[in-house]
Amino acid sequence: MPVITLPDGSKRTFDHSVTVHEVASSIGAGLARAALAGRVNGKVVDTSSVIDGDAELAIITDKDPDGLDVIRHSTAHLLAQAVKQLYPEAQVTIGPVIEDGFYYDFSYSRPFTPEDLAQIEQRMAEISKADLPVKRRELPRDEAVQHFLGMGEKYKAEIIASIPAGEPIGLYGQGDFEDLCRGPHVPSTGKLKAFKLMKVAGAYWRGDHRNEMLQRIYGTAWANDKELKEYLHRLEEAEKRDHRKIGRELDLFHMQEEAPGAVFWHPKGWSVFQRLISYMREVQAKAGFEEVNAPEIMDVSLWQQSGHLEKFGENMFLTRTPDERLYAIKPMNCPGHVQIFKQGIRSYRDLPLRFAEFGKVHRYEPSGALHGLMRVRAFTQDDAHLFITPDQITEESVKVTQLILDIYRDFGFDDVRIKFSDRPPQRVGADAVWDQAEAALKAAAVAAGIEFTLNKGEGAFYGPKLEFVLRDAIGRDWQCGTLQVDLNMPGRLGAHYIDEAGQKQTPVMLHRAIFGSLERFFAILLEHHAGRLPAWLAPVQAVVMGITDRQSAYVESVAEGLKNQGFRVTSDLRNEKVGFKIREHTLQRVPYLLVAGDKEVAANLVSVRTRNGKDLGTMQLATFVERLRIELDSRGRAVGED
RNA sequence: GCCGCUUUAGCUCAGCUGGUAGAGCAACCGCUUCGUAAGCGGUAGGUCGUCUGUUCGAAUCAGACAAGCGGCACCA
Repeated sequence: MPVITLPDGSKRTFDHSVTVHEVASSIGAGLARAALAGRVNGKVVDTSSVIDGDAELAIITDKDPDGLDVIRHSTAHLLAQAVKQLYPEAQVTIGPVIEDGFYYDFSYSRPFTPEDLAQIEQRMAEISKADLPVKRRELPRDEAVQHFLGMGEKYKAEIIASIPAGEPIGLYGQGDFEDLCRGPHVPSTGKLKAFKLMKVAGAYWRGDHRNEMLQRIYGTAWANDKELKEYLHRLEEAEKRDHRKIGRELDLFHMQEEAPGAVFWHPKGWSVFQRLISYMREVQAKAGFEEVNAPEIMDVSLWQQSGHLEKFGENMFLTRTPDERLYAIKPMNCPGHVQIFKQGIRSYRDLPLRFAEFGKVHRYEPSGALHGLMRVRAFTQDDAHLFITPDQITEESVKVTQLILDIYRDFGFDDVRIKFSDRPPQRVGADAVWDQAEAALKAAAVAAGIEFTLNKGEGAFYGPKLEFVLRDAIGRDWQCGTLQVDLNMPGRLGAHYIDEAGQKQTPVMLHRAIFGSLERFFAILLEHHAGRLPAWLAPVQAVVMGITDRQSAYVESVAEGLKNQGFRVTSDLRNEKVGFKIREHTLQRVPYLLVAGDKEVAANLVSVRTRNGKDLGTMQLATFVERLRIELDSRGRAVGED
């Protein structure tokens, strides 16, 4: 006699076991048709699933986020079915749901082509149209292994064989296709209507680069065509923000074949880059950091001692000089900072010592990893190392965390999360010190008062770490800052201080970076703002232009006046229509466009327009200056351009 | 590094099955003096990523290499 409680609290009593579908039908035919799955006592199940006791039940439709997952998962099966029909020798492996869609990995003698994809998609549409019922059955594990081996599906058999023996194996069938699956799935293929295959790619079997490479097909699937279209539109919008495109359009930087993974900064890009540095200099100096600078090329012996050569050697650039000495180009700044720490005898009274460096490092990243400014081989870190006593870990960690969050806010990133990684199985250092270090970082994360997640066992071998992830304007997450406790390197490189009792002690070292890589942070800023860098960072803050050349002298004097007050301003005296100039400088993302015609000249005014197309009207130059100054001083928080 | 794709003018791209290249925008030169996202006309610009091969002949076909793009792996 199951009593079914629905989400609105209402109860329905049945005198026999019922399926989710039957309950939905008893509520209404429309709901029964829309039902994709059910949530029984919090667990998502098929609509065919039988309920034989009292239960809470929600009918899942495509309005429900779980419903979308079911659709995506089922579309992955649809893809596999289409592929098996068109390419019977292809072997199926796995097909999980991912953000915005799904993928399915196949083992096949050749890669799929875009033409194949079109054909597969066509076949998927046909199978969907046929509205094949999706049916679940179970087999004992060993039988399931034999079943798939018999079909020649060795990957499936391998997956099933790795499932514990006692568990029954769920199989989902639709028409001529059957796949191992935990489920749940939509009741029939006709529910899958809005999908698109996106791309093909290689992927290693079980994610291990030593294994065979499979053919992965990515797809996206949505509740309806409208959502699918919106998604495709979002992708296009994201493409427009691509920092590589913006970098070229705004003449900020370029890269070329002879220097893979390294940046040629153009004047405008470098101006922004320098501004990031001077900003950071200012705020970190206030926070007690002292800037240092260490050599970029040092003898390999130092890197042997630090352990980098052994652990990181494959990623290091080496250089042999005519005198046959082998040097390494620094991939990290820490050993250099330890050398500075080691000069002279340090007292506990000197601590904490906070050394910061805008250190240019070189890392030989795998060729396939390079990506615009996001992943390069030569980049600048806003790196710092704090040499402290174990007692100071908590206080310093809290301070660094606050500093990081304050800085992100200045750049318009308010949505920040923290990832906390604690001790890995393989590590150095005594457990008592790990306890202390982990507690300190946790305290810092808690004090920050923002969401943090624990990555169990993901810490570095030398210490636990916090990683700061910021979310950009279109919802993408970027890991930038990091705060790591290092219980290894100071000792390894022979750093000491003398404690209150006159005893030699090894300091604890904190590594911290806020931008992380300036190149990467620059790219994130460009994408976050879609190229419209806040005025305090913009390479050009305003362009002054006339309508005809009668105003040229006035335009020049306005531009000069602004420049003399420290603003970054240019004038545009070209013989072009004002509409043309407006368009061009708007595309160049110049925050303010000042126009002067005969009327403005006569009244000693400027007409101000923003790059967002807003007309701020005509005003005295001093009024504009005041407004801009407030905007720059507040980094855009007190006054915005629109 | 692995799989696939791509590489033609500053940019975006066209160039069918081999007969030594074309457009739009940008640039340059004129004309136009015009009120808030493209005024008109003209000129110039490329050893088709590099190397090797096939061929009477290669941007086009083949191979190697390089870089880039999308994934995978990597990100100490």
